[in-house]
Amino acid sequence: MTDDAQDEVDRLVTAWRAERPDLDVEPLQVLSRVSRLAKHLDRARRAAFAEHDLEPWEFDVLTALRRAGKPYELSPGALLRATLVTSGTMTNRIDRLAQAGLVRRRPDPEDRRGVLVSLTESGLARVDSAFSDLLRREHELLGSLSADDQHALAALLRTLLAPFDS
Amino acid sequence: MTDDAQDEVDRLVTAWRAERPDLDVEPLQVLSRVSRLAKHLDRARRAAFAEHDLEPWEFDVLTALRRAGKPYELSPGALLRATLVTSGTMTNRIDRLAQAGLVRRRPDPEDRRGVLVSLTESGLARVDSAFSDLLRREHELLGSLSADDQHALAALLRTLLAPFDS
DNA sequence: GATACTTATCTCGATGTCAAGACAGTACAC
DNA sequence: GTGTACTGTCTTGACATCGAGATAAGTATC
Repeated sequence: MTDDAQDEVDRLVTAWRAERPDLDVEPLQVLSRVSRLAKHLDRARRAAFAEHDLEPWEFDVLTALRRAGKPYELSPGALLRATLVTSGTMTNRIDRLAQAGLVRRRPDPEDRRGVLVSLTESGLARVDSAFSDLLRREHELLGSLSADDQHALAALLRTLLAPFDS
Repeated sequence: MTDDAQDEVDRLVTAWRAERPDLDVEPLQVLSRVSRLAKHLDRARRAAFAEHDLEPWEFDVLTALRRAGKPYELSPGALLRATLVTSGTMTNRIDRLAQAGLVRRRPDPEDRRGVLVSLTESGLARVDSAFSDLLRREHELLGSLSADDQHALAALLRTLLAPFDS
């Protein structure tokens, strides 16, 4: 361990080694960092969106619609698969986004059980400006890594993620 | 791009490139994967703890106490710094853990504003069995990476995390 | 030793999420 | 075409979290 850079997780691992020398706590080196980093990213995103009067959950839904391309329309089912939330949550989110005038709902003409949700003009404008702002900030966050490092990191994470996306 | 392995984030990045060719969406390759992986890990942890009748938030608090070593006692303030939650949340968590008989509260003899929270026998037993179970599962999750890859990944994540832990 | 500042914990109200289940519509088998 | 299983969305109640502020005790300054 020639590293001088000690982070919170290093301290955590050291503490576990002292308390439970019988266990192999190596997995924490990766997985605790993933969880902690995600928590910090959430907060950073929250701050970034505040300037655009958007909550992270609103952004999640709007970007899914934006990514779909014209006419920026998806079913609630497609949206909940894209955002990893439950159906009850998605109903609630769509309700509030519609009330805020960022999306609109219409019955699916092909399936009378179904609904289609689409971006309004105002929703499109909001998500576009918030997204470029977010990318700017995320770019800064990654500033400490070279392009090669970023690619390496992305590849390793992809491998870990693979079994979940199946 | 010689990879054949496409995950959800690759698809997401491809969609963005088609919709917003003017933006550099590379940061998503890393940061979206971190967020998504964290979400999946949360679910996996939830499943692991269910067998021990523990919620993830209970586990978080109990492990912080366990790591502290005998007598497994910390202040609410130390606990909230360890778990990245607000003080209101921590008060609520301690209340419920105390009610469940997993921790106990006592006034800090050195500081009359303060409180000290410690593991009960039952709390210690629960956290120890849940933790070794969790490590077993996390070890499996990391099975797709060599030891070298795991070290490389941990080092890259440490770099990203550094600015937050300051 | 009085005043202002800081620290530690708790209270309260609002909110977003989930799980379970209700309900309507569709698809398939026979 | 009737019954059965499945799908897509919404409803409901419980719950963990947050943010803001209340309270109380310690610390520093004069």
